[in-house]
Amino acid sequence: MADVAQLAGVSHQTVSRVLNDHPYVKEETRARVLEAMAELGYRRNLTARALARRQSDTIGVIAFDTSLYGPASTLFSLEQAARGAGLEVHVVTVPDMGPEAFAEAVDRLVAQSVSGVVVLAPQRAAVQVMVGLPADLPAVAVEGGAPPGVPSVVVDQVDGALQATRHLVELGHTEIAHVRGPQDWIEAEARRVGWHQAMTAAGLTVREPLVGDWSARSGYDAGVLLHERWPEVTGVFVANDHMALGLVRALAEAGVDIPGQVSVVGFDDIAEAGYLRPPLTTVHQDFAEVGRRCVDVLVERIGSAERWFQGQPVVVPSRLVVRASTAPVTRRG
Amino acid sequence: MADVAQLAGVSHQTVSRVLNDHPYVKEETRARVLEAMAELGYRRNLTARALARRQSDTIGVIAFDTSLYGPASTLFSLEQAARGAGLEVHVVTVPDMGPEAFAEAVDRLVAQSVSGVVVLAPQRAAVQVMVGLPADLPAVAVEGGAPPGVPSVVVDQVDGALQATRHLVELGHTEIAHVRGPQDWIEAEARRVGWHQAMTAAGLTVREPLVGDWSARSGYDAGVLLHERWPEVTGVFVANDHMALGLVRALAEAGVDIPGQVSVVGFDDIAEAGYLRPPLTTVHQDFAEVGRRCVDVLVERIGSAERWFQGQPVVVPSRLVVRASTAPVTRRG
DNA sequence: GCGCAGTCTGATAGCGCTCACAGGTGGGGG
DNA sequence: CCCCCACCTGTGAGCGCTATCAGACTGCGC
Repeated sequence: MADVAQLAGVSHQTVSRVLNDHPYVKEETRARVLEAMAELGYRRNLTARALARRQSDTIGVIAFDTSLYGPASTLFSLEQAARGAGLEVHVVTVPDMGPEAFAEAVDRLVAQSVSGVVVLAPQRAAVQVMVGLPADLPAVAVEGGAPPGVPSVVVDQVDGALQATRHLVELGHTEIAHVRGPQDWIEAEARRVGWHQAMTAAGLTVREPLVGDWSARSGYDAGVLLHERWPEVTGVFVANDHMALGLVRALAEAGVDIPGQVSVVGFDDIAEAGYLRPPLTTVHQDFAEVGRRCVDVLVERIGSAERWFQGQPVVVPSRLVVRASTAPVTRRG
Repeated sequence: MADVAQLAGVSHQTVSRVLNDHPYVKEETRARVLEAMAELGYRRNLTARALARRQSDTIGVIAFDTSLYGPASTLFSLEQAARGAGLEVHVVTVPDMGPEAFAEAVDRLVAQSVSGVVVLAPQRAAVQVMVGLPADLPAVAVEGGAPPGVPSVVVDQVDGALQATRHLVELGHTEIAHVRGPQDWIEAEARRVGWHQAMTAAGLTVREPLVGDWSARSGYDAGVLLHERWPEVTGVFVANDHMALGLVRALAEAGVDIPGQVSVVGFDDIAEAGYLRPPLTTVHQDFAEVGRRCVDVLVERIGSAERWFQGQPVVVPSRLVVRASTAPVTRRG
């Protein structure tokens, strides 16, 4: 920077002003500085800038497993949106759900002087940590159930589950089971709640949900169990597509036709959902939108002086996509 | 830090020494400093540290689409390995494959004073950029075909494709088609090469590969085309699982039994591969290992003074996983 | 002619850390 | 007895930027 200043015949401060689009720099001077920068191949050192400003223009993302479909998609769009807003992205994953792991992740991010934090870990444990975040650090949770004061961006899980279950009800199904996600995941619970609401609203008996861990394998296991335990079931709402696909396979192996004898609805609308056998009826989540809205929220809070958040969660709607894994009920053979 | 020093009754330098595990600090002094840090809730400012050391202990990852299965998995394990090595991860994606986009991504990372870079963009265009990286910046490419001087970590794509194709050959298939990935992807080309080698080695006629874009949709389209154009084909090697799944669906819709009439082999071994219909025979890639090895390479190069890389690429073996989408050839009905 | 606001620029002082150096101890060998 | 070396600690400078203040130079109105 000193070199640039010297070559342009100005002070380092003027160079800094040019860099920061400060008004009150003569057009001619600006041009001279720009030229000098180009000539020397100058690149501003953001570390020094961050130190001086005590702000890094970087957002930290705390995630649990970034290889899962939802988090991966959100992270991807988050980075794009951040880039658009002139922010960098720093990723940290937590090895487990313990509060220490979270605290350590936050510490690492704070040590980096991040300007804001996105918590992409939709487990209950994560929520508790949010309240423990430094009060002056803008944060946003990608999940429901964020404590008051912490802004959040969420896909409407309950409504999605409602739509999915209602769809089954409208097709005439009365014996509808649910395969839920892990107990400590907020989204798993929200989807269960939506299912439960739709069931009781329709006056149907609510079975105890089977529990999976989001994986196709656990969906398969659930399918096997379902077939044994409740052969009368004709409709299943599965909490995500990967489990749904495993369940479909288990039923198919047992000779059950889908959607002829059992209708299955998933959740996520993974890219390949339309090309499974049968094409999966599922609930679409707009993760790209989630990423964008997170950055919006963060940028707004970074800019504002009010550290305490008063607003409502940002809710991104979910949408049922009807494909071929669901059909009107028929007496089961 | 000054506060900690004062409270502990030492100089700021001693505090720094404690922080950096410097030898030659009396045990008692160390304890006193540690105590003071705990009492004040002190957190070292890594930005300042990075500025002073001109090293940030951060690795930058340049990716194209982090929501794709391979990159997402690699990124995830990369972060874990980096954490283990005391490094942070900074993610940058490139919106397109143009050299400007890459140059900008590199610039952003350099401006952050990253200690090393992982290029997770397996396109040809990325390779060209690698040579343009600052010479003193350790870098590693996750792809084949990296230019000499640039270390790389790769899953053995050619061998995986060889295994897959040989498997079909051994099952008695002679009419074997290939659905490849996009032209500008190095991995797509490597898999095609492996297929081609196995075909010529077996003395079989090599058809022009169909081209997909990794998506299930493009696999479906390829399946439709394949069925029309080459009804005599009984074996297909598809360059990734998502396309394979789309192709399976297209053939199934056309009334083709898999694996009865056509055998299909994929590539990637996505988590749900074993639960598709039929369970997909595919080539497993150990992305976790790739991530770990990348960090290994980077750490080694960051530590060493030799900027110019002489070694060979790190090759992570791939492994054929035989499931139920392949079967011995039968005359096609 | 004077003042004053508006425009432009430079000097100086940090941001919170590490590095290089200069000490100050104490003990063992010459 | 002295010197040297291993141990331990403190002092100063500086990483490359931004913030703050103080100045200098215009043009305008009274």
